[in-house]
Amino acid sequence: MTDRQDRPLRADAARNRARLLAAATEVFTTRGTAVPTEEIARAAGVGVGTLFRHFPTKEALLQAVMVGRLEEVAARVAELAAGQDPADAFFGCFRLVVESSVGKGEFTRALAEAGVDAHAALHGPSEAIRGGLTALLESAQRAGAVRPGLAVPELIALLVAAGAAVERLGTDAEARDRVLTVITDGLRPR
Amino acid sequence: MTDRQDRPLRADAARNRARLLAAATEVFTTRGTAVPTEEIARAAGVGVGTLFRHFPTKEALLQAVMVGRLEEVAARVAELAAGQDPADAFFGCFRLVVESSVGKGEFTRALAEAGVDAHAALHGPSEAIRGGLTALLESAQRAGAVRPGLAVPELIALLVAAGAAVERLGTDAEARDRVLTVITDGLRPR
Amino acid sequence: MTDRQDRPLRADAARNRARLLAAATEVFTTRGTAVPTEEIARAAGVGVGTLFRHFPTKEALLQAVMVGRLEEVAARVAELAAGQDPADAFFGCFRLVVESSVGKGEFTRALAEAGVDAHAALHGPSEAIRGGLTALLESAQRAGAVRPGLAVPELIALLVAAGAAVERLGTDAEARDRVLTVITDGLRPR
Amino acid sequence: MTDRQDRPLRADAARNRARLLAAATEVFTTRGTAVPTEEIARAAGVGVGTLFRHFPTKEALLQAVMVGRLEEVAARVAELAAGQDPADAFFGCFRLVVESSVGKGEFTRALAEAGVDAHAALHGPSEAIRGGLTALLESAQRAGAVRPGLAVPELIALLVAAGAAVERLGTDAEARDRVLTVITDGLRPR
DNA sequence: CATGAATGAGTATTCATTCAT
DNA sequence: GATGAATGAATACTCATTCAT
Repeated sequence: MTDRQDRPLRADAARNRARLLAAATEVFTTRGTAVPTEEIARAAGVGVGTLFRHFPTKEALLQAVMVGRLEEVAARVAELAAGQDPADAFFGCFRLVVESSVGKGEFTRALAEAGVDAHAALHGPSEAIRGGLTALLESAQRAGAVRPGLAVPELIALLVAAGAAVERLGTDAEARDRVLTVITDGLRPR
Repeated sequence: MTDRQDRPLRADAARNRARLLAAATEVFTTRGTAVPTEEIARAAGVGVGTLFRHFPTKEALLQAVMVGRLEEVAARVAELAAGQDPADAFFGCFRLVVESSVGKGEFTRALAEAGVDAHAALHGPSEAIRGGLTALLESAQRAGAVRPGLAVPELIALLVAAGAAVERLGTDAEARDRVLTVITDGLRPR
Repeated sequence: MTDRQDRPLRADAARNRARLLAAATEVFTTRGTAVPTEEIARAAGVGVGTLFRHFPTKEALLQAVMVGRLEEVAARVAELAAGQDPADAFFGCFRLVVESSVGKGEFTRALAEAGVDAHAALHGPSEAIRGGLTALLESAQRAGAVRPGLAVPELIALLVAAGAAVERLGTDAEARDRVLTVITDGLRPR
Repeated sequence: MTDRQDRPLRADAARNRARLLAAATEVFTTRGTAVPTEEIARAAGVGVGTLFRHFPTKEALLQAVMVGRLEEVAARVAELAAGQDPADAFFGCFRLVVESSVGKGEFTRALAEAGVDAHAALHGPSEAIRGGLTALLESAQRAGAVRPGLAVPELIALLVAAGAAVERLGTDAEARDRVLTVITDGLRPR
């Protein structure tokens, strides 16, 4: 299911692919999507040709980047969901997802689309995240730690929101904390 | 700099400027900033040349659009600030600003920058909004309706956040309301 | 019917369009279709942007060139068809069309397609040529100057053929004449 | 140049070479010269690297294809030249060469160049064809079956011409026959 | 002043050819 | 020898901005 059907990929090819992905992630998230492909290739230390061999389209590269990020988040959500206390799990996860999207610019958009699945490629990871969040949310609600009536779409919207807010505040850790506290307190009953 | 450079502007010139602004607002907010200038000109019923006579740069046009929006918001904030009950004024304003940024896409970004003033041109209106918000926030805090310790930057971050969240939820008015409630409840003390 | 609906076209624009067409005709026919658009623009003394403003696609430019050539030929065919002696008209036309396609490379292909109408844009001129040739052929056949049983498609094939042959022989005028004589003699009865 | 550079070629290498030639012939004649080398390699079931080991250049591959075709034709011409009746031999050969170039596209161009020898590599087979045609033509002229005054270059031009014409007419066998008759009749004296 | 034609730097993508595996 | 990944020059086309009409 996770196993790549498409040939094991030669050692150097795999390394280039990884470099490309890393460079693209870095570049896209710090400087936006408008950066020329050539620059991404240079940042990865390969030629443009190589970039296009691995990702047939700039768009495809962008998607690959998003998938990577979403998978990371999904993994962490799953991990936390496995923890004991429902409340801790839920709020820990909330903060974690938000923090992990800081400085990610376009990424937030992708997370947002986890609720919509704009691109087919994002389907898998989105599904995983949605699943994980659903579990966390419901058990936290059952435990009385989160106000009832909220569903996953709203939760995702709030994650996006918090991400945007936190990103706004840049390096001021205290302000970020205050903002997160406002939102998480708002999630609690009453 | 002292010389009133900007002559009263001939009637038709003023009308073209207005049309351009309207068209640009419409186009930028619905289709993003990537739309070619030519298309904006066409939407306004003028030639590109005219567009560039009124706004020396695409960027300048974008800024003018943002300024317009910010001024609108500033006006409404001021209006509400004049109302009686501090709590009502504050929360009413919060919801109003958020709702007014729905479907505005790039606009939220500009509002966000009211806290930073990336572009000099936005300074005036930003200042106005910031002033209004400061007044509202402080009196609401004095009235015990909003938790202390929060300052304007965090408030703006939360406005941006709420805007993003609300935009995410699209037409589902109930979900939008639940999300706003989470945030406004979180703003209250305790 | 011939009248351009699309605005009279400003003087300089018209001149550039003409230059572009001339340059493209020259370049395409002497060096093939693979020549970069940029070079054509340079040859015409304009920027690439101008080229693409007038012809949205390289393909479109090529078509315009072909249309131009076909129209020329159509005009001459019509002219000759108006002459007196059917035999003279027919054979004169044959030689004329052949000679006019010498060194035209891709052009022959277009003429060939007058029988097929690959591109809609070529339809008009193709039709005109086909019409003219039909008239010439039929009256020459009625006059007993051309063997019966031949129809326009075969005639076009023979024109293409003769064009290819003549082009092959390059500058040797005598050889060209011998080849044309073989074909025109072959067209006569018996 | 004296040293037999080309070792006997290992069995599998020879097979790959043959496959490449076959695939290239097929691909070039049906889809033109613009097809990427990679696709040809794939069609031959080998990697690009192998293609370039056997043919240092795409151009070289194309030439090899043409040489192959020309050799075929040369062989058939020689065969026919050995037949009895000069007239039958000549006209049979004419039709044969023409028919053999149908649907060959670029091939005709190569045949055409047999009269010019643009590429050194084509020299050998071209020479063979030219030799055969010369013999056929001269004996047919001596037998009074072909008009005097025609030389091999014109004959080749006519072959090319007929090839082009016949190709134009596609599947309509009757039209093709009429066109060939026009040309062969034209070749006869008077 | 308005217009829209001209400009050309900028960008994604392809493809012949080389070279590490 | 065979493979296919890497390379980067080359190319069609776009779009902000300028300027002749």
